[in-house]
Amino acid sequence: MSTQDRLIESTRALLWERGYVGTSPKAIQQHAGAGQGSMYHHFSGKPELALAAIRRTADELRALAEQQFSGPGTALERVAAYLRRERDVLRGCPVGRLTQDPDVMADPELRRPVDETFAWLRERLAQVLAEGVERGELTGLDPVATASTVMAVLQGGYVLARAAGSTAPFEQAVDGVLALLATHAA
Amino acid sequence: MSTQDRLIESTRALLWERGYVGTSPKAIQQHAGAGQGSMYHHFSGKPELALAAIRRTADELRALAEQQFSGPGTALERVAAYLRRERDVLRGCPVGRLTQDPDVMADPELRRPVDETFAWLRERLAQVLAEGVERGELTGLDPVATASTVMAVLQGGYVLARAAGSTAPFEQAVDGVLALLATHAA
DNA sequence: GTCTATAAGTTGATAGAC
DNA sequence: GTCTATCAACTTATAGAC
Repeated sequence: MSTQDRLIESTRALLWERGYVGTSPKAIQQHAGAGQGSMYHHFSGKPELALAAIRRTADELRALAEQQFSGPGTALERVAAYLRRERDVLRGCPVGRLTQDPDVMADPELRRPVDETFAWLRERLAQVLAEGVERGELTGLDPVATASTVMAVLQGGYVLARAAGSTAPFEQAVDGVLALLATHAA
Repeated sequence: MSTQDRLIESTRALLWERGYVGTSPKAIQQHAGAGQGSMYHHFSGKPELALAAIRRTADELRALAEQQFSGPGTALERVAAYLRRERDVLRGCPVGRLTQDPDVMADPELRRPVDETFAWLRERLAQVLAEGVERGELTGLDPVATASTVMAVLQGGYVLARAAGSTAPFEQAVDGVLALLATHAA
């Protein structure tokens, strides 16, 4: 892995763990095993490095989600696969985390990948649910509203788990929404 | 309002907006119109001030929620009242926000009010739902899992709204879960 | 490409005057 | 109680040698 790549990967890890405000260029350099001059040679500063890191994280998250959405099974089974995919629940969502970072949300460039990722997820989930309705697998639900609900359960589940220091509330929240959805399965 | 109170209120506002890591004693002093010596006279430092602020915010949140939980109407109506209560959605939840603050979660004292608030909310919501089941207003749902789901929709709704820079995804998520719950109303 | 030196500003806090 | 002075460490860079 190149120094440039190590810098991006280190920024990704620190952004996830400590957020943008809590991540200093010095910490990134130490984590990447790179000197100060090296970092400023490859990137103009903290914002450019963060942008590269955020884009990579967003791309990865979309690719992972698409695996579940385009996988086998009914719409409900694919939504369940998405929600129950193996996750590091206590670390939270690396993209959702950024919404709490005022300096990220204040910068249109840094903010865009976050906005776009969630918009794509909502549309893709709504598509999956609409397919389920179309095929008669699901009845009596609004795909668009339900897509937002499913995503909110995921993002909120992370919050509850971190507050409790336990994955239990996350799992309960997922079980709860899947039980509610099961009522609408044909 | 006393200087001590102004310092606590300023810390509450800044903690909500910028988080613990992003809030400096200097910023608190400026916001409160207090000098450095004054701040260190009333509080031993940033952690003690944050603890006072977090406790006050947590107490307020519980009191507000209890208004909806103990209000009039069926279980489902009270859950809907809670979810649809007037909120500053784009600012997010002042308690949920703290779960993304590594320095808060690493300190057992600062963390406790966050943990306790969410635990209390989950139990209280489960109670309301269990009452609904008991009274025959709701059928075929698990009060404990559903309580976690409802809270997750709320916390996740904030995340989606901030990502989108719009309250729309929050409202969709709430509408979606209430529609799912309505299926279980007698 | 990577290194060291330097710098202006901030952070979180202490000391002591008033 | 509140103020100013001071502090060591850190933040986010820039400059220039190698």
